[in-house]
Amino acid sequence: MPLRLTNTLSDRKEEFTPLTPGRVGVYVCGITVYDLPHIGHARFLVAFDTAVRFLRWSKLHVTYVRNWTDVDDKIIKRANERGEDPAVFSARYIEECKRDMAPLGVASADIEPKATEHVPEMIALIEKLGKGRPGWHIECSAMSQKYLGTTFDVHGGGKDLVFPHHENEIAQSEAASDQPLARFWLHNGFMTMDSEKMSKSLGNVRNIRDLLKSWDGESIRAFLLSTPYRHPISFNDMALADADGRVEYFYETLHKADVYLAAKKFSGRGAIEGPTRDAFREAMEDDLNTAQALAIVNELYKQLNANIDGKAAAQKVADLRAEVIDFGRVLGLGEREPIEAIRDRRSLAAHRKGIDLGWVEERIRERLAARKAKDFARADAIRAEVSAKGVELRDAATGTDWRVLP
RNA sequence: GGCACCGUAGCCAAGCGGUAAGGCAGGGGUCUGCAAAACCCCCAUUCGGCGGUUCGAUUCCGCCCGGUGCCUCCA
Repeated sequence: MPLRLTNTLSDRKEEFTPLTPGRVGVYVCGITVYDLPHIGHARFLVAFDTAVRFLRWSKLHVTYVRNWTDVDDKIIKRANERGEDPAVFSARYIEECKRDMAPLGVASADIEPKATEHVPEMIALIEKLGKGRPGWHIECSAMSQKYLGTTFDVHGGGKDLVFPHHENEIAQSEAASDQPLARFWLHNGFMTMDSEKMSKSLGNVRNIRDLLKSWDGESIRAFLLSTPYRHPISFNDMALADADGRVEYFYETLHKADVYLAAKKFSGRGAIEGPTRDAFREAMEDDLNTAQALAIVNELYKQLNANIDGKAAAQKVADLRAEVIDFGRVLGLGEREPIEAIRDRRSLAAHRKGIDLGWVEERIRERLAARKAKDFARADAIRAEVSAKGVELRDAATGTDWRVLP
C-alpha cells in the first residue's frame, strides 16, 4: 500500500508520491522564539520529526527544513522589556528550545534557517511582487524557496497556521513564482489542557522544561504519539502517566531480552522481516497513524516477553528484539541503552517523589541479610517500610531490584 | 454571526461502508517465602439521540443534543 497523507488543500487523504522519485523536500514552520517552548510546540515537533523518520525508514532521501523565526514584533517587544538586544535574545531562546527538544528525541532538521539571515531574500521576493510588506509570513516564502525550490513536496505546521500564515505564504510565493508552492500541506491538531484551550490568559500553558523536571522526555513523546497527529489531543497527567508506563514496559522488556541473550551467550543478529513489519508499515502509511503503530509495537513487545518467559530459542528472541528496535527508531521510542534508560528514569521518578537512592540501597542490603537468615518477618517489614515511601522491591534470582511506584 | 472539528467500554484512545485495535483500571489463572514484574483468559450484540441512503452504517446524508477550536501573524 502506498503512503497516504491528508492534504489540507483537498481535505482528504491522497496518495503521496515525491516530485523527484526517491527524494522528498519537507518544510515545516518552526518556532517563533520569544519564550521557552511549551507542550503544544512539542506536539508539532514530534509529529513532523516522526513523519521524517518514517519517510527515511521507507528509504526516501529527505531534506528536512525547519525554520526559526527569530525576528518579529513579539520578540522585539520582549527583548526591549528586558533591555536586551533582540538578536541576542532570540539567539539565546533558540538554544533553549534545542535543549528542551533533545530529550523528546526531536532531532535537528537538515537545514534550520533563521529569518534574520534571509532578509535580502525576503526583500527580493517583495520586489518581485511589486507592493509588498515585510511580515505577512514572507520569511517562510523566502526560506522555503531558497532551500527547496519554488515547488516542493510537503509543507507542515500547526493547524492554527492554515489561516492566515499559510494562506499568505501561498499567495505571495505563487504570485512570485507562478508555480504551486507545496504539493502536500500537513497540519497537526491542537493540544488542549484537560480539553480546554491552552492560553496564557487561562494560565494553563505548560512548558517542556517544567514537564521534564517530573517526566522522562521519552514518556512525553509516547504520550504525543498515542493520538494521530491531526487529532486534537488533551493533555492531562493521567494520560502522561499511562505513556510513562508504556515506556517503562518497553525498556524493562528490552533489558530482560538482553539478559536472556547474554545468558544464552548469543552474539548473532536478529532478522527484522516478520509479517508484523507489514502491519506496522501499513499503519504508518495510513496518514502516519502512530496510535495504530504503537498498538502493533505493543503487541510485539508482548510477544517478546512471552518468548523469553517461554524460554524460546535465542534467535527468535533476537529477531523480535531487532524488530521492536527497528520500529522504535521510526517512533523515536526505545532507542536508548535499556539499562541506562531504566536507571535514568528511576532517578527521575525517585527525585519526583523525594526518595533517597542511598536509603533504598541500604534497606535492600538489610533485607537481603534478613532473608538469608530466613527472618521473613523482618524482610516483609522492610518491604512495607519502603513501600510506604512509594518504592517497590523486586526480587529476582540475580538479586533485589527496585522501582518507584507510579 | 461565519467556518471547522469532536462525541466509541469505568478512564485514555484507534477504526470511518462488511459486522468493534491497543493501553489503563477491574476479575480469574500461571509463577512467587512474601510481593512485584511478565505471560494466558475474561471484560462494548455495540459506537451521543432520532430519521434517511444501502443487501449491509460506528463508518455516508439530514436534523437534534452535548463538547471544543478558528475567524486577532498562538504549533
